[in-house]
Amino acid sequence: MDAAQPENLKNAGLKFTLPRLKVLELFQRSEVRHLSAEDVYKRLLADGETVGLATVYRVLTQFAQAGLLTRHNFEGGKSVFELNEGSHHDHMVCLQCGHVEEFFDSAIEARQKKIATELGFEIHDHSLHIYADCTRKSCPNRR
Amino acid sequence: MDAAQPENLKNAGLKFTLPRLKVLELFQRSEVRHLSAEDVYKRLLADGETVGLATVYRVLTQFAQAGLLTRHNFEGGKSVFELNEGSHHDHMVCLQCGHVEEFFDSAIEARQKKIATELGFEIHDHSLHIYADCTRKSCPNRR
DNA sequence: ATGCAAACGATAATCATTCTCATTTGCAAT
DNA sequence: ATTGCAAATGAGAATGATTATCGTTTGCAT
Ligand SMILES: [Zn+2]
Ligand SMILES: [Zn+2]
Ligand SMILES: [Zn+2]
Ligand SMILES: [Zn+2]
Repeated sequence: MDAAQPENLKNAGLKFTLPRLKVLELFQRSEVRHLSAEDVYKRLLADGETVGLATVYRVLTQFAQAGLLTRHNFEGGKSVFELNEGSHHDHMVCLQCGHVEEFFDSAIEARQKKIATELGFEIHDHSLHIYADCTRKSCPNRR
Repeated sequence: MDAAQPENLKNAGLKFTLPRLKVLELFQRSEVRHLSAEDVYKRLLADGETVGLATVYRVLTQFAQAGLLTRHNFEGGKSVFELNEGSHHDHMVCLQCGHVEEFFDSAIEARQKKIATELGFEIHDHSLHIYADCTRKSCPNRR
């Protein structure tokens, strides 16, 4: 069943439009989970779609607010987005090739809650990014 | 003993210049640990110093590379810097007032190393930012 | 005191992102 | 199917942070 139906958008409180559909479809079929606005824009153009860059930025922001996507700010100054499939995870990013590995550790999550409570904070959100060198064959990891 | 001496810069492999001295001094006497380039620039101007904004950016980047400062990228799109006093810590940032609380948790640090090893990565660096609401009297925390 | 590479300051340029506004479109009521 | 209108779009201008350029100044070794 193709998930990029008008219902997805309606359920998120957004009305159906072509640009929104195209962006959602792109994330659903992309092999690379984490895409920047520029990535999305270029891929849509490459697919022969005609969207404006401003629209891509708008749609990504709306999707993130609606909970369809999650926004991340890795090092490098640009935001990346990924499909929100309900389960929180953190990220390990290869500094050599940009490869992103996702992980979840309940011990870390629990410690964060405990620390926030002790300091008198109420957690809204957190980001844990580990920057490292990966060992994939395709990685230009010279060392 | 005043730490902002030529030795500090020389030891870091940087030669002594007035702008560098002024920036280093500023961090050493600032009550607020985390400052952006704009913060530093404005404070120096307010002190009657004449530095260029470009120089502030250059010096901050050099200091971070030399290990005198640490750079952080909190949400909000601008980098902040703090004196590197040798001990790593992570940050909890209040979304209401911007107050930053520092913390260190060896359990979290240990889990990160373990996870990286399991995934075949070699950690260079990491950032853990917890975004929350604080409970300080001075915080405009309406809820 | 001299010489020169390094650093500086002013400003232009760049990059990601947001804003503006005239035009188009989804969609609900005819 | 037609109409009406608010919402959405696209092209391009504007913004904000950061970096690059370049002529001038300066730290520092000779
Ligand atoms: Zn890699
Ligand atoms: Zn992810
Ligand atoms: Zn606060
Ligand atoms: Zn800190």
